[in-house]
Amino acid sequence: MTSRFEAMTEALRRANYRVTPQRLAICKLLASSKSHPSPAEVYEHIRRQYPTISLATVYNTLAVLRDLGEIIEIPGNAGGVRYETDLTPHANLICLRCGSITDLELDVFEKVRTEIDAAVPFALQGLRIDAFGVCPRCQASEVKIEENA
Amino acid sequence: MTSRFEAMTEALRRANYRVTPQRLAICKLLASSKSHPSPAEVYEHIRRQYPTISLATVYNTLAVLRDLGEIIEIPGNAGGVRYETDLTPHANLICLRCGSITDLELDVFEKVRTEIDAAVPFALQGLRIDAFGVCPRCQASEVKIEENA
DNA sequence: GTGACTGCAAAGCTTTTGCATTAGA
DNA sequence: TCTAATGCAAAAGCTTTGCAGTCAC
Repeated sequence: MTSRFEAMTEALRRANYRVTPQRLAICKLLASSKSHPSPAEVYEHIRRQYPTISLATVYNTLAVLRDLGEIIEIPGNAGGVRYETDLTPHANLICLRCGSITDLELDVFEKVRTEIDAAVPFALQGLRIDAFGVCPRCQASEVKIEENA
Repeated sequence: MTSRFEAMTEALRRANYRVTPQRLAICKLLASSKSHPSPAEVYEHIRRQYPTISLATVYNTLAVLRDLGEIIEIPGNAGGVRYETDLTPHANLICLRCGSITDLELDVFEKVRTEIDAAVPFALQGLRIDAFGVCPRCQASEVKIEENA
């Protein structure tokens, strides 16, 4: 099984995109990322190695990788775009109190995929299940916000 | 069963938000909307009836309704936020090319809910399934990237 | 060598904020 | 009355664009 990094760079080559040092650095970062980085975060991180890299280059590369299906755009509403770099099926448990995001593997992904495929001719590239609620930690300290009404 | 419009206005009242004419107009629009309107679209539409309404008011009201759980914010592509006004369980088929969003009912929602409940003590309040890919229309006009190889 | 990529800066969007005025409860 | 909500305008963010120089192929 090829690594995420190899898959990304191979995808670039296969589509005749130029494999520049900046792009390699971005691929490496994305491949090892366990969170959902924003363009700004990618920029800040790559800057350590390439101090002159520009945001335009970051946006360009992220768009290319997105078009190639190597990462998935998850527009965070007002704050800007974020990228899903982990393409293995999982749900995000998003806490409405503290904003934490916890990954959770589910068994139903194949079922969801199958249902969608059966319903429409949609070229499915990524699937995202978001569960909104209150995480265990916050449930403990959550007592009454509702009661003040 | 109460109408969407009534549910929205009732939610406003119950939470002690003021029920202004502008908010009523926005609720009415959202309740009857079958698409996924953006703030700008809501603004343009409401302006016909209230020519002096401001974008700030639209954003404010949409945020309130979102906080009340009456509408859901969904990823629009780079253009900005869109709102889901249909709260019945369904997946969003989001086209990565044109940004179109198509609703699709699924049978697996209960299963997903059950799996999450079984896995972690997470106080689940909402569930969203987003499918990212390329819609049929865009698949047709999609030619370039692959053929340059 | 050639054309895609980079970096820089400015422009273009969407969304938020500050504040005086208005009006819902 | 009392304060949240409105409308206006300016500010703040995020993303895109134009262009000259550079570098992958």
